[in-house]
Amino acid sequence: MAKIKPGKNATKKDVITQKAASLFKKKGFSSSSMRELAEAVGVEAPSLYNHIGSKSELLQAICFKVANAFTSYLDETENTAGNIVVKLENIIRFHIQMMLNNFDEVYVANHEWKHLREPYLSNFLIQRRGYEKRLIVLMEDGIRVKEFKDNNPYVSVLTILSAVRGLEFWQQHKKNISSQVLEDDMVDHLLKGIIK
Amino acid sequence: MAKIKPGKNATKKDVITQKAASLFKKKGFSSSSMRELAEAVGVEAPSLYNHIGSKSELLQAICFKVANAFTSYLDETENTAGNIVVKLENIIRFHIQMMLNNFDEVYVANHEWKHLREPYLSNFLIQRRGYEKRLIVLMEDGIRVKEFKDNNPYVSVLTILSAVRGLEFWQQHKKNISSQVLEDDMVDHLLKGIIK
DNA sequence: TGTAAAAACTAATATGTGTTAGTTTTGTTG
DNA sequence: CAACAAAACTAACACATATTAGTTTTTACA
Repeated sequence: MAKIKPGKNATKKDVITQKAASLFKKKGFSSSSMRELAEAVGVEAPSLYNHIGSKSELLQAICFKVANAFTSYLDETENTAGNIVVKLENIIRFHIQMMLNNFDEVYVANHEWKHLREPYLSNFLIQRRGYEKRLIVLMEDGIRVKEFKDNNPYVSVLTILSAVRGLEFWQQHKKNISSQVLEDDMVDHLLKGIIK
Repeated sequence: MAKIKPGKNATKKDVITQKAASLFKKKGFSSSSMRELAEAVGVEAPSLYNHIGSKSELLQAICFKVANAFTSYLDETENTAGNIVVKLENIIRFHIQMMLNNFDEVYVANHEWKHLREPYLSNFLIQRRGYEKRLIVLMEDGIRVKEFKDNNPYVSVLTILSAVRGLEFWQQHKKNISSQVLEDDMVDHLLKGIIK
């Protein structure tokens, strides 16, 4: 009987959660069965319950890990002195890097949060709304000090967040474009546009 | 027994498909049951099968209706004489209007295509990839004639498509921002950036 | 109004679901 | 090596699923 082999610094629960993220990304939360997850882990389905509480708990772990990562980075950035354009640029770069380095989890958090149960669903949405609000305030500050044009700040934030989210479609093209070009060109596009 | 009441110019199948789009958007394809759909339609579940072939067929209808709408508009636009910037701007505006006027269906096509069955899944992906390719060619043309900066064209197309897709998050804010401001500011952002 | 087609219904099937109970195997530590 | 805890296993439950079969009701038209 193959036992779950956690790597360094990873509990068995972590291994299961990571495999769950990969599976949920591929098939969606509802279409993923615990039997499939068990197979990916190398174990029978009921054995998973020695390590986790429920299928739903896996989704919670994934979604809040991602949400907390973004919130933490924003905390840091806000407490930094300096130019607002640079702050925004750093946030955009952080989003891009999260998409590239933690693809499965970010994808699941973006697509499958809908299947969270209460009260986690509400908490997740509140946290995300709060995050957006803080970005909007940042935009408003930038407009006030004339670093940004006075476009509607909500539209700007929505455009930026959506654009970086779209990197989920970029996976197939990794070979043709370096991630540095991707990051730099997207930042440039979102800040300065594409018209010559 | 309540019968399905199709409006003018809509078969019963159309009514079911529209209700399906709404349900699939709200709960996801896999989490939506035919019993729920039947309830939304006002009928028992097996009765649906007098009008449709299968649950999967509903998803196919939704996804390809959306895909074909975008493809058709691109066909028209390509055959238009004129400035490439204007062509791109019109395409962006069309995407935005599709998101605003056909929200359920576009949302489902964007989020639930993964659950299409073969060969529809492959066909859908081929069609989408083809659409992207044509936009990239448009960008390349624009760069060649110096209308656009020479950013990586794939990154630009990805950024634009992703940004407009993100309008799915805009639903709650309809009251605060008019759709004209939204459309104009997003187009401005994607073409000219936000830096003053 | 009588009749055929359309579309609803009820009943049932076969399968898949997350999860629990109870048991056996494995790993670790004295 | 004995013994205890961790974690695997098999069996099973209770329920939900899409769909089919067969029947009854409704609708439309001559």
